Amino acid sequence: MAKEIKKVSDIVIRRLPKYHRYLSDLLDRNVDRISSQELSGLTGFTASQIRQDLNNFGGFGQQGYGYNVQALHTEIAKILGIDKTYRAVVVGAGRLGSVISTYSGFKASGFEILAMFDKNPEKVGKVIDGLKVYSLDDMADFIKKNKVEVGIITVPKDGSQKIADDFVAAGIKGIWNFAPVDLVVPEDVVLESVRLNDSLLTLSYYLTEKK
Amino acid sequence: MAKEIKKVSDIVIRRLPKYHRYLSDLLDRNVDRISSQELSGLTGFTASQIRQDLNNFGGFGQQGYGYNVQALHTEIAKILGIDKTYRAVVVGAGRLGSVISTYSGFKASGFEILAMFDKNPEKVGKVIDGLKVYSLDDMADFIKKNKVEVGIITVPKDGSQKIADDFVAAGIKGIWNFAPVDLVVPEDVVLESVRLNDSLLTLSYYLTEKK
DNA sequence: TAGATTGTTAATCGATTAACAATC
DNA sequence: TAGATTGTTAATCGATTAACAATC
Repeated sequence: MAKEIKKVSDIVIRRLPKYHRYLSDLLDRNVDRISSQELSGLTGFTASQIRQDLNNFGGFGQQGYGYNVQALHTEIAKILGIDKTYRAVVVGAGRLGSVISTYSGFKASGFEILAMFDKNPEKVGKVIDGLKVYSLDDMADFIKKNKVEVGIITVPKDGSQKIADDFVAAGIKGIWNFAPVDLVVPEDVVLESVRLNDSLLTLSYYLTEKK
Repeated sequence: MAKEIKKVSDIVIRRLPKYHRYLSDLLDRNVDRISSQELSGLTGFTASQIRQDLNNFGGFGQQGYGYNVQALHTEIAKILGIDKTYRAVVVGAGRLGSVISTYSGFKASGFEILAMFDKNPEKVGKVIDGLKVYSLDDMADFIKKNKVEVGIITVPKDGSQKIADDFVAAGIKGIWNFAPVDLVVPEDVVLESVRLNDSLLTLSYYLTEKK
């Protein structure tokens, strides 16, 4: 019981997508069993770490055999909630909004994008990448009416906190943020930020260090 | 001496962009000094951690005073190599390539994009977002002739390792990768990957967990 | 000088690795 | 059954936090 209560650390969670990705590859190659040792060779994590990671969620393996690829893939998909569907909207009908809207991995991960929103009146009413662009004024209503759970922010940093506030007020459950800002949201709202600029500066650091 | 030799851990490096960002904000607001305590309030890192982090690179503060914002900002910029200029090319003249090409933070971080490359003959020869699109066949020559140091991969996963290999063969020093693949590159080539899909799955996990 | 806050050492915490009994 | 490999406990390592002497 006590075991179930202990929250799995974020660092473990962020390794799960990698497991899932390699398991998908193995499935494609019709491999049906894999040991933690072999998975270590693929992922670069140690076999010990892999077993520790997986055992946070249950005993998916079998002594003397390893892990069944199909079963483990399904389990991890379930843990990651890939089997669930989430309705999402994108704010910012710019280039980044386009990338997100047309991103095929989205549907594969169980996300469905319903609409885009933009403050630019020239874009409002148009259809971009198969999605209708609405005015920001209509966003709250749309979110409530369509039970949208996820909001995606692709606007520049200055407008982003306001959008996040609007999302929260409208009842959104999670935000995928691309603006280079540390958004403030209530504890019960999930915030996941992609920090492109931080990644670029990290690249810059290592390039400079090696010089 | 021995101190200079110890490599700063990656986890520390990845906090530097956040420091830099908040210091930029403080500069904009004409704040001229800040204590580790105050910086803790902004960044969410502990004051102790901030002092530890900064002392990896030198004693930038002053007892009884704190840190001079301007000076610290400059120091961190230098550590991150923001003052250096790197020449880059983008492979993949698609939507993601467009995002990168028009990304203003790029120039601000010292990166200069010289050209785009694409395998699609319909795109080759065109100018997209102010950048000429060349054939992949001409890439190696272009990189050598223009001393390009950074290659940016925005193609789908299947072509990505080949591009990385071509980059490496042409003498590129660092790769910013957006393909959902763990690219293999020699030790002396810097690889920084943006894993959009991993981020999305992490969001999915926490959404599902909270349900 | 007195007060403030750093730089740095020591203590703690958490994550990774090692080891091995359990068991398929 | 014997061999293989997990699940799990214990040991190690590294990162974070606490504490405080140094000093501006």
